[in-house]
Amino acid sequence: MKRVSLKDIARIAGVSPSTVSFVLNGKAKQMRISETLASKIMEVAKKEGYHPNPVAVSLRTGKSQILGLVVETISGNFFASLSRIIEEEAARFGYKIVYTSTENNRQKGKELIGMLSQRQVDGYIITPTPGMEQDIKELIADNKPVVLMDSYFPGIDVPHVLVNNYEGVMKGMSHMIEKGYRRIGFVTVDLNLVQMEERLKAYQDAMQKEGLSTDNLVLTLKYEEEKEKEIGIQQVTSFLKNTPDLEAVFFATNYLGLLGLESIHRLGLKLPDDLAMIVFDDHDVFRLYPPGITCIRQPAEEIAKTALELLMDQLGKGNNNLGGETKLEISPGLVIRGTTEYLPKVNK
Amino acid sequence: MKRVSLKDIARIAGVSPSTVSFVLNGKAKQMRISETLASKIMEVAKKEGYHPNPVAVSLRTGKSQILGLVVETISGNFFASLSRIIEEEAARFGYKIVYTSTENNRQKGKELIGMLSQRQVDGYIITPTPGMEQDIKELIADNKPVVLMDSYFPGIDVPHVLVNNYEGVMKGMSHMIEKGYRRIGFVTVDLNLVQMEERLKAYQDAMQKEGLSTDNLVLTLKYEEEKEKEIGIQQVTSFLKNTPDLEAVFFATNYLGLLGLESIHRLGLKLPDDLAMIVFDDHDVFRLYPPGITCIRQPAEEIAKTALELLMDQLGKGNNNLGGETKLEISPGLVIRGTTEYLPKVNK
DNA sequence: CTGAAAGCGCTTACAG
DNA sequence: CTGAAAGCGCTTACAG
Repeated sequence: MKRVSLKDIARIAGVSPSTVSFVLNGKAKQMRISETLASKIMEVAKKEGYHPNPVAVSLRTGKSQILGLVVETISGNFFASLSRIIEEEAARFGYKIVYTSTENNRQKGKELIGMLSQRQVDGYIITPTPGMEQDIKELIADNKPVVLMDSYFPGIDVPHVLVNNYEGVMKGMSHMIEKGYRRIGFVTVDLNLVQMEERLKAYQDAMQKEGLSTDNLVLTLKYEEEKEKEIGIQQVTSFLKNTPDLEAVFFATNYLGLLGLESIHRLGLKLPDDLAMIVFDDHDVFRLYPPGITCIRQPAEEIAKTALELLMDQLGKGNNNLGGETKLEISPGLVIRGTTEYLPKVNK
Repeated sequence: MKRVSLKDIARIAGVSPSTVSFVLNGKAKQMRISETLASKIMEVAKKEGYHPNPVAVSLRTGKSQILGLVVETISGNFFASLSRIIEEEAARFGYKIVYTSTENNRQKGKELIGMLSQRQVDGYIITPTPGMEQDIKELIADNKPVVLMDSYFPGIDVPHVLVNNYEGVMKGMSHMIEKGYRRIGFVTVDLNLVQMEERLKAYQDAMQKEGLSTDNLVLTLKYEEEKEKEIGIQQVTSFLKNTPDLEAVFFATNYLGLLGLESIHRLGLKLPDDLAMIVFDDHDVFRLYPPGITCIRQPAEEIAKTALELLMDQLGKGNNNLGGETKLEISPGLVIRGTTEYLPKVNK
C-alpha cells in the first residue's frame, strides 16, 4: 500500500503536477485554473486519499511546521502545563511540537546545540537556564524566531513572557503582613536568574515598607546544594529552628517549598499555628496540600498562550494583536488553600 | 550565513558528493576510500561546521528519526514522567520525540488520525484510550512500529508494557488486610480499559480470599461524571457517608484519590483514624501528602524505558535483549506515606 | 490558463 | 578506489 504522491494525482487527473500543486495549495484562481479543472483535481485527490508528504514540502520550502520547545524538565506541573497548552495552541496554527528538556544537558555539559543543529524547526520556545545565553544569541544571530518563557536575559533583546515576579511576591507579602505576620523569613536559592532577584527584592521592599528588619531572615541555598535534597532540607530545618520568633516563611520556589514542608514535618511544627507558609508556586502543586499554605500561583495557561502568540507573530502568522511588545509580564494569582481563615492573626 | 551543504564540502575537498556522503556515513572503508582522503574530508566537514540536513536525509531515506508519543495528557505526573524518560532514552538512540495528547481529541471527536496522516514519524508510543482501537489497527496494518503503554487492547496483537495491575492491587489489599482492615471499600470508574478491570478483580479476589463480603462496598463512577469534579466528589462523599462501618477505601486511580481526599476533607474525617485510604497512584503525587495514605506506585521509569526498548527492537536498533516478548508487565512498588505506623489496627 | 524543468540536500545503485 | 546520475516528493519561477 504505497502512499499516493502528487504525481500520481496528476497522472490520474490527466494534468501536470504543477497544476495539482497549485490547486491543492489554494492557488487555483491565482493561477487562473478553471473551476472545473480545480474541483476535478480536488476530487481525485480526496478519492485517492492524498496527503502531501510533509518532509518533501519541508525540504522544498525550508519550513517544517515544527516548533522546538525547550523546557527545564517536562515532569513538574508547571512545565507540563506549559507544554500541554503550547501543544494545543500550536496545533491550531498547524504546528507540531518537538521538545527537549535541559535538565540533563546542564549536568552533562551538553548544550542545546544538539537541538540547534537540527535546524528543521521553524521556531523556538525556550525556558532559559543560566549558561544558555550563548546559545540563544546564536539563534538570534541566525534570525531564528525565538520566544523565552518564565525568565529572560536582561542583556539579550528577545521576546519573553513571564509572570510578574515582583508583583507576585508583593501581593503575597501584603497578604501576610495584613494578617498580622511580622517576622517573615525568606528562603531562596542563588540561581542567577532575573526572576529570583525580583522575588527577593520584592520581599525586601515589602518588609522595608513596613519598617521591618530582614536581618538573619533570609536563607539563600546554594543551587548545587539545593538539588541534594537532604542537604537542602537540613539547611532549611536549621534555619527554621535557629531563627527566633519566626512567624512565617516565604519560599521563593515550589521546590524550596517542598523542602520546607519536609523540614516543618521533621520539626513537628503545625501549619499554620506554629508557622505559616507562603510559596511562589510553580503551579498548582499545593492544591493537594492541606490548609495553612498561601500560594502565589503562576498562570501557566496565559503564559503559554502568550508565548506562542509572540512566536506566531515572528513567523508571520497569528493576529499580531500583541503589536511590537517584546516583553510581557503577567500578574500572578494569589491562591490560598483553605481560605484565609487558616492563617490566623498572630499575637504580637 | 548560509548553511554548508554536502555539495559544498565536496567542492572544497575536491571530491564528489558521493564520496563525502560515504565518508560521513562511516562507509569509508566499506567503499574502500583511502584513509587519507577520508580523514581529509572529515576535517573539511568539521572545519566548515557541516551538519547534514535531516529533512533531506529523511526525504531520501524515508526515515525521520522522530518518534510519535501519544499520551493522554502531558500534564499529570505519571505521563510527564513517562515523557521525560522516553525523551531521554530516545535521544540516546538518536531519536527526537514529537508528542500529542489525546485529551482534546476524545472530546472534540478528532482522532489521532491527524497524527497518523503526518507519517513522517518512524514509530509510535501510545497510551491507548477507549475508541483508539481502530487507529491502532490501521497503524499495524500499515506496518508501523507501535508500542502501547499503560494499557492495551486484548484483541490487538501489539507490544505493550504496563504495570501489573492485578498484582499491585493485591499487594495493597494484603497490606490493608494484614493491618486489620476488613470493611474496605473500592472506588473505581467505568472506563472500559483492561487495567481497570484487573484492579477491580484483584480487589474482589482479595476480599473473597479472606471471606469478606464486597456487597455495597464498590462505587463505580461514570466516566463522564467523574470528569465533572464536583459531581464526582459528591458521589464519593455520599458513598463514604452512607456505607456503614467503612474502615478503609481503595481508590482505583490517582484522580479518584483526589476526589476522595476532598470528600474526606468535607466530611471532616481524619486520616487515617477515621478512615484509611489506599490509592493506585499514577505516580508520585502523594509524596506531597501527609501520612495515612498508602500508595501503589507505578514505576514510570521502568515502563517508559521498556516501552522504548520494545520500539527500538521493531526499528532494528537496540540490543534485542527483550527477545520476542510482546507483553511486559511490571510489578508495582508499594509506597506507604509516613511508614505503616500511620495505619493503625482497627478495633473489630 | 497549463506544462516542462529546475532544484531543495541528501543517498545509493551503477559504471568505471 | 571514485564520480556521474537518478531520485525521494514536492514548489515555483519560467515559458508558452
